[in-house]
Amino acid sequence: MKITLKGDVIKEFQSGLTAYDIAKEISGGLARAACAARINGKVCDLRTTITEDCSLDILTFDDEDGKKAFRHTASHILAQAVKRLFPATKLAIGPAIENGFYYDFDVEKPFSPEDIAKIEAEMKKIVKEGIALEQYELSPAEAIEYLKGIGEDYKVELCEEHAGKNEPISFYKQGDFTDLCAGPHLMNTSSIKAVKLTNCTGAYWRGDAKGKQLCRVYGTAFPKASELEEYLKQVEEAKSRDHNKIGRELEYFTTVDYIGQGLPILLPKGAKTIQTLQRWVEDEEYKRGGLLTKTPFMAKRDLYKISGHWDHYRDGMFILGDPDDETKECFALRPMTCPFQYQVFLNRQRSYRDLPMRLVETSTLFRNEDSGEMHGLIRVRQFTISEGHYILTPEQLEEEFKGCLELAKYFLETVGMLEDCTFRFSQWDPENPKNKYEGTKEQWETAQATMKKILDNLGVNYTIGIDEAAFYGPKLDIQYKNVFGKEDTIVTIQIDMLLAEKFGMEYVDVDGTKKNPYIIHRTSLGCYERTLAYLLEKYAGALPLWMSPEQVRILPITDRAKEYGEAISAKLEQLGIRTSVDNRSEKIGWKIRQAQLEKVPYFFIVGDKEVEDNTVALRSRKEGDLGASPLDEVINRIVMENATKSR
RNA sequence: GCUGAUAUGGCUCAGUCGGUAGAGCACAUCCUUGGUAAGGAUGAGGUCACCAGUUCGAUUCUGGUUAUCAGCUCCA
Repeated sequence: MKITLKGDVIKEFQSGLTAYDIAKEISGGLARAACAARINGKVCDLRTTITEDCSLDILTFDDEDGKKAFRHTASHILAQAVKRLFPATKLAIGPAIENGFYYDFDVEKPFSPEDIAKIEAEMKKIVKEGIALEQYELSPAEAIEYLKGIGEDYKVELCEEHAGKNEPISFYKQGDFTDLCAGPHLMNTSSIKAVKLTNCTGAYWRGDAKGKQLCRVYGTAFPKASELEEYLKQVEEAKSRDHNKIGRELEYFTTVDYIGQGLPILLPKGAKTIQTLQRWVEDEEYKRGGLLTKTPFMAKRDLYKISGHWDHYRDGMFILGDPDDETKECFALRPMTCPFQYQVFLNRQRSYRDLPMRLVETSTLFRNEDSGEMHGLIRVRQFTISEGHYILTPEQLEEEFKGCLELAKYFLETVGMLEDCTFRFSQWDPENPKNKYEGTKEQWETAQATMKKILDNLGVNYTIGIDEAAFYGPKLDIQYKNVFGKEDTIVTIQIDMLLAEKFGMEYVDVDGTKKNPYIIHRTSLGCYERTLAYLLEKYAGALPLWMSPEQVRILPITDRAKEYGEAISAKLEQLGIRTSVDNRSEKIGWKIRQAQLEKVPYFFIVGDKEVEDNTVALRSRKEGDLGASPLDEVINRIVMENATKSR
């Protein structure tokens, strides 16, 4: 048979060989590195027998799918080690994930750090034992009987779901351990040279919070110890940029236990940076036709009943009063701005001539998140977003959506975050429409088809998120990852064809008939707290000049230069540069050290020479000592850099 | 909300096998006026997160609460 290998090389092999055999014939080195195979584009086990012409890629650890097989095998080794040490454990699932793998176990008591150390040692033993993996199949009935016999209840459940398809069920066996598994897997446990268990936490069976909570062990594995070390070093480096650490150290924010969870205090530096961003966003939105509104932070429950929030979002709201006592007034802090901003449109009779009406507001919202959800500035209970609701005729939808996306991209690009963003088209779940979604199937299909058309026309490279939509419509979510790899939404643009009708929002069209407008719900730079958090992480606390809370610090060497320093400071402030003077009687080296550690972008060092020559010795946090230059030249440089928002 | 871990001066951390605590940095005062990442001296600062329980006695042991961290679930 003719096999097309990498680089379109066609080679003749005898029929009936496995992918592994072929790898071995190509080279012993390739066979040793092989993790899985791709046959005619489909990822397969190395054990797959090939009988006819096909294309074949031998996948190593360097291929994403090879890496997956490698780490999936590591997860089986983890399960095997656990079964050896804790035989009563029941197995749930154990997939490979980005950067590693995990396995979920049902155990009496969650594993202690000592247990984890023992399990890791046992895993290393299993690797050393060099156990060959074997794959075999059973009929669904046989598989279920076998799994019931060994008491693996979770595997039985998984198997029963597959039984309907009447396909054989695949198992992998390595010595004393057998697991229900579709594969693919490595040939032998000995390839997992470097393995480390990294975390042990709780996780729900099938992700259902009402279901049983299992014990999840996370780990990672590499073919070489040096690669593992390199990876662990990278993780440490990333954690050193954690905004929750440096944001507190650099005094951007703090929390106070008797104020409560998710209610951070923005310290002067954090508040200044957010103010800078906010003014910039508000000005830019105004330039692009935004109409600024200012609406109340709370409303009677009646408003939320119209919007649907009372039914869909009640647990997420801070309610003032007894929500169930209809005889008394009951208020709730707003979790969204939508129903408030709609009142602007509803203020009087509207015509198509009023549209598009681009309502924007720097809007503070309150959401009663579950207590375990809060995280630094990324997930909080009170936050302020660059909120907007664009009220439109159907014809305006595409153009305005495009405008929203362009604006968001412009903001994200300018602050430097766009390159790390991903786009998610968040759709409803047609399988489960009664769960949380308003509207009919037809309305959803229309909204999603329209959005798909717009996204495709704009060439947006997106992934699809099922069951991620808002209750009133589909979303384009712009996602960002924090230093721990956890993804959250930074910006969202949503199409809403439902709420206008609920609120009785109508405009008189050209032909004199009344119509419900479409609405785009959107943010432009998202939530300021969250954005600040990501910026601190991205820049490791050294924010670009234009958004730094303190842009220039003047460091007089002696008291004789104090007056000169103060004069420069006044001049810079006049030019809109945030400046301070360090007049303490400390040595210059000490003042420089402190300014450097506080990540002030520029410091001016001024002594007798500078006073004499009307110069400053400029030092940048990035480039160090830049030498003395005429004062005006240096000021000009800083003013320019600030104005161009360079990074 | 769930699983696990943590909580000692502003910060980072020692410590007490139960007898009310210590360092470095920061802070204050004084000396030093020093040229590109730590000058010196002195001093102040803690009911050891909070509330109970056990005990002659709890910062230390037990329980609860609150907050912080990682993960799950949820979400901007």
